[in-house]
Amino acid sequence: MGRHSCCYKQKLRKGLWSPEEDEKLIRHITKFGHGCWSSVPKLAGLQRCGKSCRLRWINYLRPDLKRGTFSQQEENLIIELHSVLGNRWSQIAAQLPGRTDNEIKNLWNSSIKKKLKQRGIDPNTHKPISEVESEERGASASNKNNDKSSEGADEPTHDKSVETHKPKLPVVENNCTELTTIPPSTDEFFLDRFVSSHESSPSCKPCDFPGYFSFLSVNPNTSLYLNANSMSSEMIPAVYPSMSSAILTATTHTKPSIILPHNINPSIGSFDVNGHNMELQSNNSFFENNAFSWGPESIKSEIRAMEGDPEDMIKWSEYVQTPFLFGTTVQNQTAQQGMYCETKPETQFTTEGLSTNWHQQPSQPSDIYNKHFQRLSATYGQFS
DNA sequence: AATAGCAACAACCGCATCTCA
DNA sequence: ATGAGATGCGGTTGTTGCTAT
Repeated sequence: MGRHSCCYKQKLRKGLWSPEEDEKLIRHITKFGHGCWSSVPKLAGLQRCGKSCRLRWINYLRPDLKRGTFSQQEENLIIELHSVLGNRWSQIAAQLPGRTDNEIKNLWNSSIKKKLKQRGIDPNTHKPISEVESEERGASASNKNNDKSSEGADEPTHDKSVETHKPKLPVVENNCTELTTIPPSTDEFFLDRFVSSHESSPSCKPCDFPGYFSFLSVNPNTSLYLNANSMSSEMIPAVYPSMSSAILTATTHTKPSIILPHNINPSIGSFDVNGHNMELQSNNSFFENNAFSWGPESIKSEIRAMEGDPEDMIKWSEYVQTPFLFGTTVQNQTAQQGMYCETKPETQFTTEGLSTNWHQQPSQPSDIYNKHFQRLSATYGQFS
């Protein structure tokens, strides 16, 4: 695939977009919505492939893009999210309203990676480089030892799954001893390994429980307890002091997880998810923080709402690609919208659907159109 | 002033997944 | 059930602008 079939049929433009092309695309999408991307270039009068149009719209022309330099808060959040999600840029971008996956990816590769390295942190594993190196040495030594006996041994170098943190998706461990506490001097950007017993435990198959939660705390001083009827209580010591937001996200096994910040309320209490009693305990005061207004009551009411109306019941599986954030770095409405938005804004964009579905600033088509041209003039004013 | 080196970012490419006939 | 087309995602490349020499 890669290149659309349409690209072969006719000679299509490549490379940077001209202001005229942008204008055509904006005009078309604001008027008609994008519909089927492959038909957009034809309808908009562009000599581009649909894929290129889509990318241009998503990464540059969308009216809800923030642009501009990333704040320190945003950078920190990206680092934190990366430690959990790995190179899942789209999921990371979902937590940063107005930012695109491409933008975040570029920032990561051009800037954040270097900063982390300067701090002695391995950007892939988020562990101290010295620790990573010693692990690699150990691994290569054991590889040598097992060389002849191991069947289908993996490449001796980086396991890609390690690089992308896939094994580190939020999971829970019954046995706390496997989790490592990062010393305060080096803990700034670390979220240590999440170790799963659910993955391997025959008594707790991820797919058995659609409302399954993994509760994770993020501070060495914090312990969270998860108690669902279908599972045993679990204690999750955590190691992420700098986490400044709470994330409800999903794993690849359709297991949504909540990543909780360190200052979480000591008595969050219990609530029901699909009849399963969920008990959440902690020992600090995140939910008392004024900056965090989407607290446990909101969670409960969300869940009550989910229970109340079967029509509105959202299957967790629908969240898999749509993690939510409720915290201090994005507007609370973002998280709440996230709870109820099944489709991504990109697919929601039509002139008819604007008022409710855009992330932050519901606006009329004309507003968006004006905004586009404001941006265009700002962007291209130097050329004209 | 010229230019080499670098950083930032826009865009492309290829693969995986989804959707629908 | 299956295959083709559409879409989404992440890795990579290409271009541009800035800075140092």
